[in-house]
Amino acid sequence: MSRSYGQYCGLARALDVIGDRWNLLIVRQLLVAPARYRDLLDGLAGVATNLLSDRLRDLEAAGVVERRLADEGNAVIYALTAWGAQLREPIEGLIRWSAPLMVRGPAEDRFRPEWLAVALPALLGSRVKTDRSATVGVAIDGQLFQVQVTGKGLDASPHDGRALDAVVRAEAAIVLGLAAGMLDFDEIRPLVEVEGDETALRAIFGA
Amino acid sequence: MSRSYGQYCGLARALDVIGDRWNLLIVRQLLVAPARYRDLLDGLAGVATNLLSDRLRDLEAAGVVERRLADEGNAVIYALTAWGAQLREPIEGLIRWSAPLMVRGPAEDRFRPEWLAVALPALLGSRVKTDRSATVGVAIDGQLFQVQVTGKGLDASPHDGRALDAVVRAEAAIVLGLAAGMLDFDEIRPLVEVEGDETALRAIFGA
DNA sequence: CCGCATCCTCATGGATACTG
DNA sequence: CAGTATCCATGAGGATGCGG
Repeated sequence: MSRSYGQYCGLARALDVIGDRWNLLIVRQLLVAPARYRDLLDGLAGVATNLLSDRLRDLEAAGVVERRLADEGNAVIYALTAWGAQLREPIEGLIRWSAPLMVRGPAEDRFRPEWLAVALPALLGSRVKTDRSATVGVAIDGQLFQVQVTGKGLDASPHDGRALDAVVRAEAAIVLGLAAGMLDFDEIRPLVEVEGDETALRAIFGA
Repeated sequence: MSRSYGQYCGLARALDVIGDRWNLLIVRQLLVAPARYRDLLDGLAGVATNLLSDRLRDLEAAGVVERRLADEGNAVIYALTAWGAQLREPIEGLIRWSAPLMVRGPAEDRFRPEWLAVALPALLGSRVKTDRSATVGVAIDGQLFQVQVTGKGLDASPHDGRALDAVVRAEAAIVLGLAAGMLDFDEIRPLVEVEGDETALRAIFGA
């Protein structure tokens, strides 16, 4: 753990725990789903293995993360404690705050669809429930895409290789619209539906 | 600015801007009130002057902070931009999240009453308005204290030297009660009042 | 393979001195 | 007062080793 700020202030004490580099991104990853060490290395996209190891120890000692044993035996699963999961609220606030930073698109940055499992609920509120699974439909340039959001991640259709890029552009479009005030939550509603009711989806997609 | 995470994710991009050490505490300080360089050095309690200088430059370049010229002439005033001020929401979320970290009391940590101008509204919600000024009354060990919260900071009475320590213990007591589930917001209401109506205050303090 | 631990290099943070 | 400049300690990042 990095040096404490030494301030009797809620924000300072919070940052003493989750202010170190990578910590909040680890929490984000575990908000998608509990994960193994290798999943975190992949999902964090750039973290050094020694740092991940250190941070997991810190977060465990602080009571944010806990180790579990996988059902089958010897594999270790990292998961958020109840307290750690309560970081969803401030994290969602930061995601909403960052909307103006997203409008320029991905540029050179890496992208993982599972990140949308945290971002979409933050941006769209209760209209998307990722607790179970959800189907989000987004129209791009008149073409319609379905995105399956589950606890394990996110899958896009059609599966033709352009799908993943389409998801990236979908979030960019949504965030852009929100940030510029060009879109309202109510305007997005026709593009979003929860739990794929086939009839509802057909109506939404006009198919 | 520290190295970018290189992730097309709202949280990662937010942290690219405000994730560096001291950045969020600078924002906290400016949420209390716009301030001069010296005020920030004092209010941040421990920041190195070169770091403060660097961070202010970063935050200005990112559009979180802006420099203003004081009315009188050559003095520089640092203030949040409209976007920067929107960090109040996630910061308040972190303050609420940190409640379990506050229950052990100040220990060796420094304390500045002005920090309560951000923390109290976060913990007590709309019951305290720091936009203008507010009077918060807290009972400690049967003794009653009044805390004047204004845009410029916070002042405690009685002014007998024990007052400041009392404020510290007051927040500890409030936070402790909330965290342990021993206090409910409605239970705190009798101890809190907005805008000192003399009659109401006398009733509250039983004086 | 997974789950780390070690080693090394270099950027960043922290404390202090200094300047317009 | 409002910052710069300087020096040193620390932490990040990358490569690699290593036991299960």
